[in-house]
Amino acid sequence: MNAGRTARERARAELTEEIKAAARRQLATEGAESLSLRAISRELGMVSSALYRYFPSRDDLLTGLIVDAYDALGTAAESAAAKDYEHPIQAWLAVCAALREWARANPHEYALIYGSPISGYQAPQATVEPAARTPIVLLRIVSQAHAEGWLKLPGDVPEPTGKLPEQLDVIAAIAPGVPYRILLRVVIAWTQLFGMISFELFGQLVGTMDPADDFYDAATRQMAKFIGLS
Amino acid sequence: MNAGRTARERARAELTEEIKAAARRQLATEGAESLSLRAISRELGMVSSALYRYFPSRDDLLTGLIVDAYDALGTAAESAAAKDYEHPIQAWLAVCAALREWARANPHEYALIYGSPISGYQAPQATVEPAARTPIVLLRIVSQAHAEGWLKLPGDVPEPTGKLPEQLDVIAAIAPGVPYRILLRVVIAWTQLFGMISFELFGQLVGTMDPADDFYDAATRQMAKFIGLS
DNA sequence: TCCCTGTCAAGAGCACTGCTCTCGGTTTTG
DNA sequence: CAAAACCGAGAGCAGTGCTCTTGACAGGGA
Repeated sequence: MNAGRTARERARAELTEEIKAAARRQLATEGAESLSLRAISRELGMVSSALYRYFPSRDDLLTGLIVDAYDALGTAAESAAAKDYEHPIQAWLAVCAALREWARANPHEYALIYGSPISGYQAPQATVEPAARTPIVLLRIVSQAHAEGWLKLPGDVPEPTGKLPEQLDVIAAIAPGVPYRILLRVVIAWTQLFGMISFELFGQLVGTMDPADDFYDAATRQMAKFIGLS
Repeated sequence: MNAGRTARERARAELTEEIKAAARRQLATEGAESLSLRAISRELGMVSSALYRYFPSRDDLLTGLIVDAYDALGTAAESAAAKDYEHPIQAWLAVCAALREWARANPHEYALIYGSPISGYQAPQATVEPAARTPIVLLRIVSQAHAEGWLKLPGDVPEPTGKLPEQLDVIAAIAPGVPYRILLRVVIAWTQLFGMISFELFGQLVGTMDPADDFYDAATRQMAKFIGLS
């Protein structure tokens, strides 16, 4: 894809990637808020001001890293869901496991996207599409399970009321045909899933459920059942 | 309690509180990582170096703020649970609502304790006891509901296996007598609760479940039923 | 009462940060 | 081939956390 480019354009694309790579390397050891443009430029053997030709500000660099992190997480989820499974619950559990594994392997990048928002940093529109990839994977599993008749929910699960039906329309567009009672539960399971990952990574489970392997397995199984997968 | 103190000690305690108050004020407008000792000292009309007599480092100030935030959240939960309710499910819902309200009223302080950990900052032992207050409130409600015979769980809820029973011992010490099947579900509900709050505060719900009032209400009700409160 | 010890605010200074601007040199384009 | 766009280097600004020294003050013991 670099075919028709001029030498300058290719060099620019390469250097942009090198900068992000160095930033990711620095991110892995330090935190997100101690990410220093000067340190990156030092590692790359260039002057700090030259770096501003590629990223107009520190926030723009962060945006690039955030988009990459969302994409990496989304790819991890998609490739876990792409395999063949006998039962959709296996696909659900595999995606949940893949999400946790990625988060544990890249804790600082996870914190970048699911941790506290950076002060003064407003997530640009470019991040919402990559961010949606992961929940879409989960919804696809539910949607397909519903189409194949795998979803069973007890009769006493209440129907969403108030503004919920309207809000769930957005999600129903991704998983067409799935009853709103189930969609609501999928959103609940989604928040549980990432709450659990965040708690493990951010040290909230230390002293009780840490290490969290068994807890994670049990919780994802119960939440799978919660949304009707059994 | 300031009775037997000398004038110097009283002045020191007062200034320590004033510094934390100014820091909280600054925290409310800016984020956590842009909390500046020099800005605080400027607001207090003193020189930045004088501030180090009260807090040896920026991290020590943060620790003070973190402890205060945990305490404030714990107090909010405890006072919500202290009222009289006809049914324990009302206590559960009231505490959940109080937690969300506090988080929405103090988003940056919430991010300080439940967001991404500060880089290079290791939570000192002084934070674990205030941090435990909130989950203890939730467990007390479940424990009391169990003692009064309100807890009912379907028979097909699996018994915790692996390392889970051993890990749940710590929690069982707070809620004695409650079956481990329920305790595990309480922990799951706990992670769901804070996952939901974090998602709302950190902007992950924008585009779907935002505003989250109805979603929060429905989710807390379903999770209450999930742990056996009905 | 005096004095000495511990505490205090102030100031200068170090190393670091993000960011801006200007200056030449190179590359691409018309 | 010239003009325009782009590039890295360097200096510099305002801000940061933190350290060290200096001089003033208060409190308890002689």
